[in-house]
Amino acid sequence: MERLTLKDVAKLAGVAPSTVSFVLNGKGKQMRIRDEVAQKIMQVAEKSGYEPHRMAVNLRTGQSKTLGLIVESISGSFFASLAKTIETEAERNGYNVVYCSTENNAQKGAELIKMLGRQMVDGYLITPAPGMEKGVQQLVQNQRPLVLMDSYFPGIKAPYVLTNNYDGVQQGIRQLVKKGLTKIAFVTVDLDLIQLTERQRGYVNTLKENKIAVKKKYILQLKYHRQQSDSLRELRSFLEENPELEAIFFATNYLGIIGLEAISQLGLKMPDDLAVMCFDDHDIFRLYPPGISVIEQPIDNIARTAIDMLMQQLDKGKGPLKKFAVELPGRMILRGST
Amino acid sequence: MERLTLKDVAKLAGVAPSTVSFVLNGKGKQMRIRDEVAQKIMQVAEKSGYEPHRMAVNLRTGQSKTLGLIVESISGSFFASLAKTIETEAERNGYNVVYCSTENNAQKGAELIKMLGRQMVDGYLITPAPGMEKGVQQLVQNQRPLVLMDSYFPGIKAPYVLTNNYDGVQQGIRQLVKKGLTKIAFVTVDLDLIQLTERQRGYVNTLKENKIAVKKKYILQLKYHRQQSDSLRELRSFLEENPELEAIFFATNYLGIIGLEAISQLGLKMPDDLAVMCFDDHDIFRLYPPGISVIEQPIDNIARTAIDMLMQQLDKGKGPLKKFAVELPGRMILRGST
DNA sequence: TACCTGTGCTAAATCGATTTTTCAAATTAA
DNA sequence: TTAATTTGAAAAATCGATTTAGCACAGGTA
Repeated sequence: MERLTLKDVAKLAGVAPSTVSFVLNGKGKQMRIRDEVAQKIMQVAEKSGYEPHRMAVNLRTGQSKTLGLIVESISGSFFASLAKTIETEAERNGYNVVYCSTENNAQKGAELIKMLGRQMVDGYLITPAPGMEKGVQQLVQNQRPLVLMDSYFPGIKAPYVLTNNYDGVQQGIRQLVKKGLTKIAFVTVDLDLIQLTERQRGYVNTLKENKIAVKKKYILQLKYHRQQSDSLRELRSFLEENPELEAIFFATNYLGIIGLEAISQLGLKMPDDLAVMCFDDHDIFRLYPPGISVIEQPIDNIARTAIDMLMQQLDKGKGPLKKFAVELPGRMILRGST
Repeated sequence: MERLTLKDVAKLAGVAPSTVSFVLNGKGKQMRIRDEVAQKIMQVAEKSGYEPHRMAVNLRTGQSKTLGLIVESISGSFFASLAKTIETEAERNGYNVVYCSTENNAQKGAELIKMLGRQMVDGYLITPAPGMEKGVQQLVQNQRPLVLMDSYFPGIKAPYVLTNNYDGVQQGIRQLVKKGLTKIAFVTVDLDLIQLTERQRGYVNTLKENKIAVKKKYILQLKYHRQQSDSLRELRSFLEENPELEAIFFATNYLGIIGLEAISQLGLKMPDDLAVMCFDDHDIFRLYPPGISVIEQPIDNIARTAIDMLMQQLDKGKGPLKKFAVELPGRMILRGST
């Protein structure tokens, strides 16, 4: 059960290794190999079950045909939705994917990028997190194929594709306002990421647009580096201190889930005591009674677009990217909570 | 920004490439390289930031230092819990991991195994699903390092590690019985997988052990290849047709989640109208009021054990596996639903 | 007849490492 | 003093492919 090599196939077909290589790589015509010989080679390769040795090909061609996908958490729902599409799309293009997660460890982000470099991935798909600026910056400088997803670093000229966060929140807040609600809280987290500031901007401006005063005390910024139980407690206090609140908008599904727990613990009924809306859908929001309204991110579309943009960069001939920054609209899904 | 090669380092240090290789691979003593020279080489390598070319190393050594992890669904909760541990444990051993999912496509399972073979993974971690028998059989025959997780194929002599399914269900049913419940339903799915039959065996035997009659009509076997909405409907009918039921045990979390929807639609209150317990925990079960009691699988432990067993196989010298089949106990988590 | 030209393929170089072999110089043994 | 051994490192082979250069041979041309 020894591995079959190109040489073996050549011997079986009675030709030189190079001839086999030409034929199997579709360069038979170009190298003026007779159809007769080409046929024979194809046949032998087929029936012997020959598979080229990936590492050898990689070494010679300098291409690993592998993409690196870096996400924050491999067990998060964003990754779960993303990975499948990324994988199938990559495969369609003849690439496979290695996944890495920073697991909320700022330092690890930088290491990962080096790690992937050492492993020779041909391109990077990255969801930016704090601490990865330098690494990303370096990739850009070295002109490595790269697409950021879900966020980007202002000031670093890397292609990105993400949800139109501002517009998404606007859709949501407008809906709440349309229902006659004006006392609307916004819960976010103290991370310096563009998608969060955009979401907050959406909240603030949409309130203004509707002539609703923006109260600072209605904006709760939870600490990211905290036990979940602490955040839960803080959220509960926030709700208790502002009993007049009619609605609450969570900037991420992670926050929304904590929110559900807090709301449940306080015995509040949705939507009558409190209307709830959340950015980014999650299985739980579909099931949790009475169903939580959300702004759904077009994750599938993000994945496909990202792969497209990456493939464009990998096709050396194609020149610079047509679209550098892509923003895709989110979709509001209304459920019982509003 | 050209890649630094071993040769470059050799030139910089004023020695031959082979010498550099020996030193950097810790074979300096063995090859009697003078400490002085070794020091110099180390220094040059360090400060030049040299990183060996993975593909070249792989080609020469025949080891890719990569493991293949095949799961049913990359967006499932089982994978989510598994992946992180697998990845960190693998990394600790100097391996990285490529993930693949069969996405419930029986045929794809077989292809995947070939695909990974072509990519030259050094070992396989597989959660068996229908349709993969042949592929796994082949790996065993070719003596490829392999560990099955979560299930196994009776008749195929491959190492595996999984939850003690029988015992887990037993814990759960005993708890229900202790609460004085006797009319207990068991919902499973029509897949021919050992973990499901084991769970069912646990249900049947534990009832018998408590002198409770096992009624066939209390066992519902849903069709796997069905729309979720169809399963939901069937489950609803089942509950309506057996209104006397006091408790229901779901064999998988996937089933349990559908169950929650059915129970909610019928307006049943847990645990008074119906006590609910489910095999395999899930985020939703923690949050969904009043909290769903579950038998939690020791996924972390499964992952660690699996990697251990795989590493043992990869250490050629070590001989055959000490433990071939490992069963780890599940843990019952009681919540409001019972 | 001698000289190109095109055809059809083979030989050899290459990718970047590891590993085996070789070899001069220093040391020891006879 | 000469042969045998040890030391320290370089040279060369190798992994399995791709790719460039080269080489017979047939046919056409001057």
